[in-house]
Amino acid sequence: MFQEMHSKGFQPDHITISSVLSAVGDIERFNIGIQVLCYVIKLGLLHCKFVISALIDMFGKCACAGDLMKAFEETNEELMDVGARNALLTALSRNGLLDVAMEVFERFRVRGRELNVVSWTSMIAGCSQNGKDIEALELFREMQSAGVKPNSVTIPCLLPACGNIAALVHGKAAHGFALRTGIIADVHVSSALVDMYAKCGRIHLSRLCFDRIPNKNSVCWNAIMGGYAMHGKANEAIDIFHLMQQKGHKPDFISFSCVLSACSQGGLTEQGWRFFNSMYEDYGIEAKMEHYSCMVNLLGRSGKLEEAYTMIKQMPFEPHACVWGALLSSCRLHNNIRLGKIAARNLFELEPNNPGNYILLSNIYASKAMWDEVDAVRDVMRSRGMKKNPGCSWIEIKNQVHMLLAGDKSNPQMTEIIEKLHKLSLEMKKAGYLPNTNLVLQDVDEQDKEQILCGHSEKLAVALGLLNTPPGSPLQIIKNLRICGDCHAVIKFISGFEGREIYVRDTNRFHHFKDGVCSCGDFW
DNA sequence: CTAGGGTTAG
Repeated sequence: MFQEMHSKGFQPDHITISSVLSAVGDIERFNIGIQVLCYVIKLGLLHCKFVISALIDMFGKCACAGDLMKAFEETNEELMDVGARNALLTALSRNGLLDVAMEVFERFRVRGRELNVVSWTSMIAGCSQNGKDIEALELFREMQSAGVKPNSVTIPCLLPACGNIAALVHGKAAHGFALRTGIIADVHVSSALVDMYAKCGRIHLSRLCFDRIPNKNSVCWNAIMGGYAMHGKANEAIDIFHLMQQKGHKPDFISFSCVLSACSQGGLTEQGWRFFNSMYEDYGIEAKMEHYSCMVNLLGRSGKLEEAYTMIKQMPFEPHACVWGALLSSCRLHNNIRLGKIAARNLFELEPNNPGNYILLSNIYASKAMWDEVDAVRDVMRSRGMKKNPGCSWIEIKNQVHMLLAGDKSNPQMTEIIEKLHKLSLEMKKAGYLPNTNLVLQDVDEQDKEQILCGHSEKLAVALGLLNTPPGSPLQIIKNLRICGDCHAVIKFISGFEGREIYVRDTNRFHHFKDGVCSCGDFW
């Protein structure tokens, strides 16, 4: 229509341009958008507020952030209102250009441009959605000291950041804010709280928040179910699933992801099959990729590797990497070379640059002392310039989140940390504990292995926590990789010996250590 | 007129 209008010689005005840009954004056809941009420049409409906002919006939706910045640079900043500035910030961080968004945001601040609660909230959302959780918390603090009051949208943007890094103190502060201001009544806020408490290891607080939501929607039910799954409480998750049905809420495909994940954490193979089958039979929901991942994970981890492989072969669509990844990690758990090789071959095609897959395969070989094969895998990694993701842990001590990297000695208290771990290891040996060096699957001698284990970031974080918190207080640690068997055994010991409750969240679940035992019952 | 909550794997 726009092209026809042009060919007939009609001049588009700013309203026409805005409408066209909005349409272009919705269908994500940025090449058309560029043509329209040329028009805008030719017609001298670049100074018009409507057109500027519409342009920003369009480029943001078309995932074309480079052109967006170009448009911004060509725009007279004076002509942008708060709305346009906010649209720009959102568009940048949505397109993976969070750093640029931060710079632009800073520029606006320095130049004294008006920024409102939406501006701050978009930046907080941008950070928490791009893995910059500490930065999100920092922005929230700056926002308040700048005198901008958070609202009912700010809190659900902030809470995922608290959950991601288990910043419980910050999460509780946000909860307090929600109670004081009454925004707790907003179901977005309360469901975000349910999720935050679960991710911070406080599943009972999560449940408390959940029970107090008067108008629960499916997001709330799914959040608590996912929380129980993450804590390995399969039966509680299943109870919630049934309760949800009793209360007349229909489970959706995410509810099934949660309950299947719960079954898989708890090793409930038969229950899992029943849910998987009833999904289509009783609810008409077609199984998606994530449901197949869960099932492969469920079967594989319980040792039914052939059954898991059969399931993959019978899937009605091409399996994604997550499905093969579930099989490969199960093969690592049960050290199955034949299926491990098949899974790895598929993964190398789908994700040629993911170091995790190579590490898993190499570890399967190492478990059988097949060092030549281990070397071959490591050579491929080296030749492609891949490095193992370094292990990393976070711990919150007195409102501050500390990050510890495996083998990184930069923490100012490193000497004390090493000393503490050394003392503990002597105590453990006295108690008859032997370091489980099998789990360091590299061809190194025993003493080196012991040193490598001491460097694991979760142990460093536990030691840092022991040193800096009062005796008897709980510790909370988040890890970016899965916890290894040795760290698991060591932390169990520490929880008993030091009389501490220790919460450790690894990539996919919680371990709650208390009195020398772990809530996972050593199945994970 | 721009900002928001729940899911799978490693």
